[in-house]
Amino acid sequence: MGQSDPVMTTVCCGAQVACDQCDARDLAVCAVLDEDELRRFSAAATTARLEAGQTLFHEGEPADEMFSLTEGMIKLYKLLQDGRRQITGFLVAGDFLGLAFGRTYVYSAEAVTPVRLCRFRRAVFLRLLEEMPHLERNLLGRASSELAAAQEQMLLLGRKTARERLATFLLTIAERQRRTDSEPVDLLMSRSDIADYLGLTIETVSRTLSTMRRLGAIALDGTSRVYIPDREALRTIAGVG
Amino acid sequence: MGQSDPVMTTVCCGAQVACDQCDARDLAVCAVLDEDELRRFSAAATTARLEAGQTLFHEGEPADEMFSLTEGMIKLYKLLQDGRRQITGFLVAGDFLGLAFGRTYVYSAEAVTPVRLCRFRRAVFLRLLEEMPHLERNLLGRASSELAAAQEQMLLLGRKTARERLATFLLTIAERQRRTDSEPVDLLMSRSDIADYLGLTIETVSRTLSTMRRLGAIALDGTSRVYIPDREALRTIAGVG
DNA sequence: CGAGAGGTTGAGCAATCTCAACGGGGGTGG
DNA sequence: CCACCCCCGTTGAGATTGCTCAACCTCTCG
Repeated sequence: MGQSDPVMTTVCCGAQVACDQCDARDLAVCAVLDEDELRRFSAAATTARLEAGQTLFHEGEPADEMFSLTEGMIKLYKLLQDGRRQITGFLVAGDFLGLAFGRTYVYSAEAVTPVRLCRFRRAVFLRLLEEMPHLERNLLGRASSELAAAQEQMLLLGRKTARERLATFLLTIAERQRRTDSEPVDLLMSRSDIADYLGLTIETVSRTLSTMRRLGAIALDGTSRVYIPDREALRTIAGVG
Repeated sequence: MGQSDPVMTTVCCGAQVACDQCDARDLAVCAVLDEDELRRFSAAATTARLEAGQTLFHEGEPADEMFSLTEGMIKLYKLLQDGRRQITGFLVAGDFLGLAFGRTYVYSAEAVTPVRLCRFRRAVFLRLLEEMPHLERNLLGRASSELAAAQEQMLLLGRKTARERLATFLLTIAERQRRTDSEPVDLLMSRSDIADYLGLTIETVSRTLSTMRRLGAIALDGTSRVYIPDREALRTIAGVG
């Protein structure tokens, strides 16, 4: 607990937590900080866990805290009053969330799988940000990437067919998991989540996956494991240049 | 030209350019910098103009420069190979664009109206950013807002009906122009641009606007001027809480 | 073994798209 | 100065993608 662990094991996780909460992506965050900064950064965080399905925060709530995901997957979404839902992203270990510069969260966040995260009081985090320009630069880079991803998703939602959406989605997941062509991809999220991410219904997602399976573009093992025999072929379907 | 103008007149525009290039939104950028910083910032910029329809840069080109829009409107868009287009945003005076942390632009930018902008070499701007933490914080705030707007747009594209999309769009424009309920809104962009922004066809945009006019939700003066007699009513149509 | 949740498949439907015709305004050339 | 053309926007009719509603299946958990 109080003993002086090597810095890397305490990063992003709070000093009292073991190193199994940090993975390779965490290191990317921490590479921009020196030892002393890492220590202060860690000291500012507490940790939290969520079971799958539990909500971290709701859109509209006061944005008092921000989080760094260290394990598992979280989905972000927005709702219309009648319950229609749009999932705006799936976060994995190493991602930040809740950094609202306004007063309230602009989306809801819910655990897809069991999740561990680091929790920062908003004011504390903003102070750290001022003290550590490298961290701020890193966050700006992250925001910039997220924005690019959001624009890619707008293209998908506004202009792609159901088949193109699914192909794009599978390729994105495959690249994120850094698997080779022969290794399968794990979806982790439900059909309902996929549908709400791609702007479709669960029936259309199901049907489209079945069609792609029949065409040989993918193979399914259970509902969650997907083999992509030929990524280039899928890329063609996805409508990517 | 070389004379020492008051600082505010030179901001974001390059020292050699008159103050009519700056509007209230520019001041928001500059409020975070002190006099000396403003001077250096201005000195780093050159200016450019574009006619309506001219392209500033294309997606995929090396991102060597970044820009600050001082007058007019620019649209950002992405294309699929077969020509389907998604407009991801309309920028107005005070907005930044082209700040890519990757090597290439991730979208194309084209003038909607005649446009003036300040141009920064990428490397120069990044250096300024390092020297001026306030500027970096400001950019992070902007990126954060843009991200929130992008997520709102994903909700629109993924889950809203044509009528809801148009209502949302008109309200957003109205709020951006800060007009009262009785003042009309100027669209500036073509039906084709609106369609590609909302993930619809021009025919659907046209039909939906006509229907809304028949219902009394809006009134049209020409193709570009829109009166919104009751924003609250439009907000109900838009499906906003 | 029954119940419930999540997923698949089918049939019909509806919102939106496609294709096509038409109209008005502005610029241009005779 | 006027006729023409072209671009943009509107409207109509039919086609189509994806949605809705419903049945059924499978797996898990009590």
